[in-house]
Amino acid sequence: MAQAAEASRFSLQKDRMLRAAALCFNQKGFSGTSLKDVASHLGLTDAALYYYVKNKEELVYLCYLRAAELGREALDEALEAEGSAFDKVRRYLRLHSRFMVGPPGPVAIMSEIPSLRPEHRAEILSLSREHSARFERLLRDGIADGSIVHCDVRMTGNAIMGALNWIPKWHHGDMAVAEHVKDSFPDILSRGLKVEAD
Amino acid sequence: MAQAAEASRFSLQKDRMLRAAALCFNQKGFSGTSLKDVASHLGLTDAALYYYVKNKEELVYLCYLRAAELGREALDEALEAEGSAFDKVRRYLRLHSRFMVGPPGPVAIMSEIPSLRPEHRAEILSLSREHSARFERLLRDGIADGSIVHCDVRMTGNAIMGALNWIPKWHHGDMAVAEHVKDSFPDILSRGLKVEAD
DNA sequence: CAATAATTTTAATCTTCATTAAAATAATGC
DNA sequence: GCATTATTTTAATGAAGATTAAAATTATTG
Repeated sequence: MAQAAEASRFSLQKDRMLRAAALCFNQKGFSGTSLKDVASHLGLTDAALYYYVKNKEELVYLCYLRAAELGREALDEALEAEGSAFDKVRRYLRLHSRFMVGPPGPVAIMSEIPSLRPEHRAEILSLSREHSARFERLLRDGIADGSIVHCDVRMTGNAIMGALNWIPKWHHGDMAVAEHVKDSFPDILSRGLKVEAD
Repeated sequence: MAQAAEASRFSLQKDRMLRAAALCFNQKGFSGTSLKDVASHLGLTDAALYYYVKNKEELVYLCYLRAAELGREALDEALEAEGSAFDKVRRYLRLHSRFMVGPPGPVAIMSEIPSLRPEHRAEILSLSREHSARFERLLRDGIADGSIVHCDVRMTGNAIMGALNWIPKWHHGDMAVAEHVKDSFPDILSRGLKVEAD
């Protein structure tokens, strides 16, 4: 957490680097992108990246850390909102969708966990599990307060996260599509949770 | 289509190879898996794979072709079933979930489209688009016959495909979890589509 | 069993890429 | 302007891994 919070204090250049890296990783995967790819997005040489980062692995690690931070913030913000648990879920979906389609955006989440070094992998998985647990707790609250349909919170959480994580695949840089995704996903994903007012 | 249909006629060994390849690609991505990785699953040398396939790219291509074939079959079978469009969607979700968690399974869908050579990429994307179109048509039918909630069929299709495609990430070889996923996803994903009988 | 075809291996080759060290350039504070 | 610090480049190095060709092995069949 402490580390994630610090991510925002990176230098401007380092920030640009992480965005470029996330972009590449999303498009071509970890092993598929060379440091040259990332560097050329910044008008730099591959070797220059080593000024900011110890090695390639650390680059993905920082991307994940950033993604975890954004996810956590979205959930934090959603939980603070007024209303039923269902309303909070909806708010979270809106916030999450928004940063998933975000412009050259901060960082989108990719599926490169296996590429991480064991310690980093453990840390990221732990952050991810914590996030899931918080979300599942929210779902349970909703079932309790009657605003969310009775369901298997673990699996429902997985389904929703899956749909969200896949978002970067739908809009291939097309911002019009991205906007549309951002606007419609929250509805679609939450409709199945809503307890119909009879 | 003709090619996809032929996939079933591969030699036993070639079949095993494709399964092993799909497994590896799912775990470590295209560039992340070496031919050695795939070969060692079969007790072979990396060079031996070249007997079955022209190069590494063709390996992913064939995996995708297989996946497309399975997806199509699931949809075919679902469409033949009795009942409302909603029932057909549910049936499709069940079939699709099943093969997504399938044992060392035929092939699970990965996100390595960018790794394909242009011609192959075009072919696979076209198959994928065709599949989406058929699914969206089914959703529209459901809206028309009143069994499915009014919704943006494009985005709803994307959300559902995203959730399905992410399935291999949830169960890490753990078959108990896999079974559970298979059993609960259809419910979860279809609940949001159902028109409540009042 | 001999002959032919099917598989797999060994042993190169060649390219791509991460990584490093040393040198060059730009920025900044004094 | 000078000294120091920050940033980037050039030029190696080394390893990993795809690919190939030729040789060895195994299976099939007449």
